[in-house]
Amino acid sequence: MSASAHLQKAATNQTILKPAGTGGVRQRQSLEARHNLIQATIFCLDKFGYADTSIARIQDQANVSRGALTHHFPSKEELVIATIDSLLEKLLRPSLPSKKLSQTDIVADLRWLARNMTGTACGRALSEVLMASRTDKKLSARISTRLTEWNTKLDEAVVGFYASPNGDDDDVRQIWMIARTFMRGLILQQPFTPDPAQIEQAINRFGTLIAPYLETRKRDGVDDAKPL
Amino acid sequence: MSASAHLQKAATNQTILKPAGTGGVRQRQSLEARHNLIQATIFCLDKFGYADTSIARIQDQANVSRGALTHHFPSKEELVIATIDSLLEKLLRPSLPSKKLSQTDIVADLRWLARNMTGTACGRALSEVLMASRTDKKLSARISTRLTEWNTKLDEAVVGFYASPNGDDDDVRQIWMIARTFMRGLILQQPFTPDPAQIEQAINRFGTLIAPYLETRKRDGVDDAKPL
DNA sequence: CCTTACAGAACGATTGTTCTGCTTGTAAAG
DNA sequence: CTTTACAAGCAGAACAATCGTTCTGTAAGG
Repeated sequence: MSASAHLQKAATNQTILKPAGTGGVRQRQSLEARHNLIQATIFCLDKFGYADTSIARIQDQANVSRGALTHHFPSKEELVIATIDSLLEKLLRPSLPSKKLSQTDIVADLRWLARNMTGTACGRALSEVLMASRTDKKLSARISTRLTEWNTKLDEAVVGFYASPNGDDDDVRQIWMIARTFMRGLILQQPFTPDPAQIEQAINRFGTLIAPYLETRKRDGVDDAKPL
Repeated sequence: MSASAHLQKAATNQTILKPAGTGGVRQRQSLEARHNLIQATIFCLDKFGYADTSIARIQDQANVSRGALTHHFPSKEELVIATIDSLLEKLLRPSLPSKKLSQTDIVADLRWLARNMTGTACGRALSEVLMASRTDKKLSARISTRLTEWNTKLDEAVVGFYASPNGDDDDVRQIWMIARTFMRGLILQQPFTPDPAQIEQAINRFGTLIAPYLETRKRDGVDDAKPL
């Protein structure tokens, strides 16, 4: 099955088009293979969890040979780190280009945040890696810098969208940090609260808790993504 | 090393004392071995994470032979489930018998809650299992009932300690569920926010967010534990 | 021509489970 | 109280399966 898939993939290879002077055929295929492997890793992390995400499963999911995988990522750790980078970037620039921000409805923004962190494969995959990094010090050492930077970027973005009634930007940052923490906790709370409606109610209630301390700034750019 | 430890353990065996008609020597030793194995499992879950908690590591940590382990727990799943039961019971009846509740200080209670969920080996071990149960459906099926019941017990206990200003007990339950979710999220947020002071500030701020909607009931029993 | 990209076998280490003995507490029989 | 038989408790080897890594060989773009 695997071998035929490789042949099939080679058959669909089109050497004619060359997007815009972006490297040769080799480089393009290489990047594509890397992307497929990272996508497969995200899929496996979400579906099987960190403990059961093995190299065999990943290469199976990506329809890529063992040799190709080890060529692009010499160790599992490298693959995981590349996946984390991809996840952080993806979660920072979400795929909601057309959706306008709901001027005053904080709860709507919270729901969007919840969906991004617990309702998507990327969000859940990142949670798996975060949990694993708690005990895997080698992994933790390699991603901690990236994570704190990512968090800082989020803080900066948030104060661009929300303001505090008393002008304290730090409080805005802190409140949204609390919101993100709450959202992450939902993944661990779900086994206790299987009813989705109850989860949604909790999100709504949380929105009313923080609403008094946030007011939306007037938005200028329309095409601005919403990196919360 | 392992063999000598077993001999040493056998040497300290005292067949004279019999606590209070609690079974024979066999049963007592058996229960003790079970307890040791569960404790070792909690330790390994906390230190190595779910992915790297193997049977070999557990039996090594518990100073128990492989045969003894498989005798008490025929499969790894059985050991994990027994460990979860132990964790839930332990987190429901915490070891704070002498500490009186801080009548009005909700933040103090929150700090205590945070410590129980993220500051102890038991709390972190439970988080590891919760995360694993998300993808391990076999495990999830065997513990989901217990978890929801545990959650209900907590809800009932909470309304015994706190009341809503407008008399809505359900809102009290919901707010404390949000608080627990937030605390669980702290484990996943810590990689982003390495500074413990910032975490503590967030807990304090969260306390001010929920404080307006909670008021403490007058406590009657002094020796009441605080199962939040 | 030669370096990159890949296929796949082989590796030792470790996983969880099953199995065979040996020891020993315990309760019934004498 | 002594003896005996039996099952429970346990030690440790053996098991196939799977883990991540390393290696050799092949094809092809530059």
